[in-house]
Amino acid sequence: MRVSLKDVAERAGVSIKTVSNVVNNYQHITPAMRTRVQHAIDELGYRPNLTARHLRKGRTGIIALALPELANPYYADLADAVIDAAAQHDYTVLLDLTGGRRRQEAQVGQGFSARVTDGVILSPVELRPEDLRNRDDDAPLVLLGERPGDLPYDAIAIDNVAAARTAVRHLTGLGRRRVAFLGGHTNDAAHPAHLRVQGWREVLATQGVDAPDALIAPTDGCDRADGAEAMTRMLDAGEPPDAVFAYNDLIAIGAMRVLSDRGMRVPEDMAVMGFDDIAEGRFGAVTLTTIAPDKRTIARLAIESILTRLQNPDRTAESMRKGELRPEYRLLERESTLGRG
Amino acid sequence: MRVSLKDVAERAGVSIKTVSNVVNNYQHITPAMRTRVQHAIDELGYRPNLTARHLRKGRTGIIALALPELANPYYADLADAVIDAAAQHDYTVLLDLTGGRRRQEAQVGQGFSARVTDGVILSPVELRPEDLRNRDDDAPLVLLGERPGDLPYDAIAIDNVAAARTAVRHLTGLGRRRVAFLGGHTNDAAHPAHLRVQGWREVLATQGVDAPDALIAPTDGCDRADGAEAMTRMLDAGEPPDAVFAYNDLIAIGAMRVLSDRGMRVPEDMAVMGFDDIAEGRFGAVTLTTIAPDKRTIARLAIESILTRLQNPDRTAESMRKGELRPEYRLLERESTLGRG
DNA sequence: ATGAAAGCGCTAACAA
DNA sequence: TTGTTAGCGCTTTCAT
Repeated sequence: MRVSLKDVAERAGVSIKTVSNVVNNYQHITPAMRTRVQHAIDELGYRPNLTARHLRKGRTGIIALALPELANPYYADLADAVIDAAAQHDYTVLLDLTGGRRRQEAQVGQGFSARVTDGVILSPVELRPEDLRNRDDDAPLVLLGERPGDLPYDAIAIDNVAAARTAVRHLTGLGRRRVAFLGGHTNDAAHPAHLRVQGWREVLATQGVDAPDALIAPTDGCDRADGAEAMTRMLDAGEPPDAVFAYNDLIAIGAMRVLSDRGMRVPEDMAVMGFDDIAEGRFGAVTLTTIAPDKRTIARLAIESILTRLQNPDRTAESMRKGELRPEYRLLERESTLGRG
Repeated sequence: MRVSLKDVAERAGVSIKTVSNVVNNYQHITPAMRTRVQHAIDELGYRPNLTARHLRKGRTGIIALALPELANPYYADLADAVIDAAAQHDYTVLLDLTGGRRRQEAQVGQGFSARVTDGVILSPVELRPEDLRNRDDDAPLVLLGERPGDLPYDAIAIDNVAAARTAVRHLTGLGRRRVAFLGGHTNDAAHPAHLRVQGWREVLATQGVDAPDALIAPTDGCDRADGAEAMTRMLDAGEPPDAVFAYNDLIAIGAMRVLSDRGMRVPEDMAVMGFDDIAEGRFGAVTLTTIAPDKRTIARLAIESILTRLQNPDRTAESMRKGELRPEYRLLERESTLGRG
């Protein structure tokens, strides 16, 4: 049977309170008393019941992290970083996988797992603003990625438009004139792909380079297979591009596989850029140039946002809203865009 | 402020119990009463406090999953599968990252997060039997991977020796005579690498092929960089192998990068096999032949083991121990070992 | 410095 | 069918 504070108290011949004091390392306990109680604790093998403690304190020490999937290493990295950042504040992380499905995301956003977690970090894909409207506001919510609509929650995302501009400028700087955009639900205005397409368009417009829709190959998913499929489609359409800016690294990797199958050289025949900086891009036959969002900062900001709100429960969410938090990103130049090709 | 059962009860002018009944969908409630209570619930925006429920029921609905890291896609896949399997039984998963460090693993094994979780799934790397000796036995523990020593816990792992034999036989079947083993802490008898080396040794012995220690390149870690480093070391040592069996896919991928750098063709000059079947192996310039453990079954068995123990709290752990559970594995033949080379 | 007692929000006996 | 009551194990005033 489980041993509780009461058991220890009886054993040590003291009150519950005293045992609690020892367990929680309070001041003002005589050393003699401390050792006596500690003795009883050890003998009985007492371990505090965290659930009870949580009930009493109103905090659980758990933060929910809802990600679309772990199959994309970007999210795995993010999870890693969040767990790390949470641990720094003695928090553990409950991981929820939404599959990028709106229903699931809405559930998490509404606080499905509420009351077990002190806060929720949600990385939405299909979530819509109205899904968060009448949210039970108890546990702070932070969005990872673009905020869908103007909602009173912190959203942590790099500047996708600017990052895309950086990427495309890098490509045109190589002398490439037909820069394609590969992947992403490019017609969904809320999806990051849309913002990256925007950056892509802006740079090409500035430089007087054509940016016809034929140079965009949207995809359903964002996986390697989707990239391969999109690349194939684009090559078969005739008038192939001389550079590809992929929505993310996985798509870029899928595309590169197709290029290699067709005997096209990267970067000579086709420069390729990705987005996310997953480790896989650093070890392929051709290493992948990419935009690297600062994942650790993203994670840190998310945790901090939640803890700040937790510490100021009196102030309304609106009043402390920082709004969009913009972590840094860097362009990492690798073989897939090397030299002038 | 939070609204509790009591608040709803007052509002509806009924007892707490009745509200509880409605919330829990009990039988024997008049429809009239049900709607009346439901009304109050909706008006007040009541949501049950799960912590309190857990305290009362002695169950939290949370299972801890402790993995070394998420950077290795094998573990990411595993996490994915476990979260899925848990969800099927209305359980959520608390994810703990141990970094493969013994101290951390021991903490988890001892039930560090105990009392918040109903059970613990631990994938140990450096854990030693004594770390689990005087375990607080409250929450069931399942080991993912080989069991370190003969402990009274279920351990779920494929037959690593047999799988390695399958792999090496595939390689020798290609006519390769110098089959190297790459990676893993091969001198730690408890580490899976040791078992795979054993399988490797057995096959080579049977076939009268040399298996000198020079054909083993141990590594510290199990990452792509470790694979690259090990491959380099082996090539530089002279008398290069004509086939490589890597401890895992990441090491194989690192090795292939080095081979490509040196102008060696895979599989013509060097056949390469991995282990784990991570998605990355299906999209490289040369797709990777590998051993694919049945991850979904591993996950399912882990969850089932915990639930079974939870449902029979009276029976001792020892009496219901299934011991080693052995999920299936398959050899997936891809380009890296194609034809006879 | 230590003890007594109330109560966090819920469920489960038992009563009515 | 619904209400009353007693805890689950802990922290926290308030006494002492």
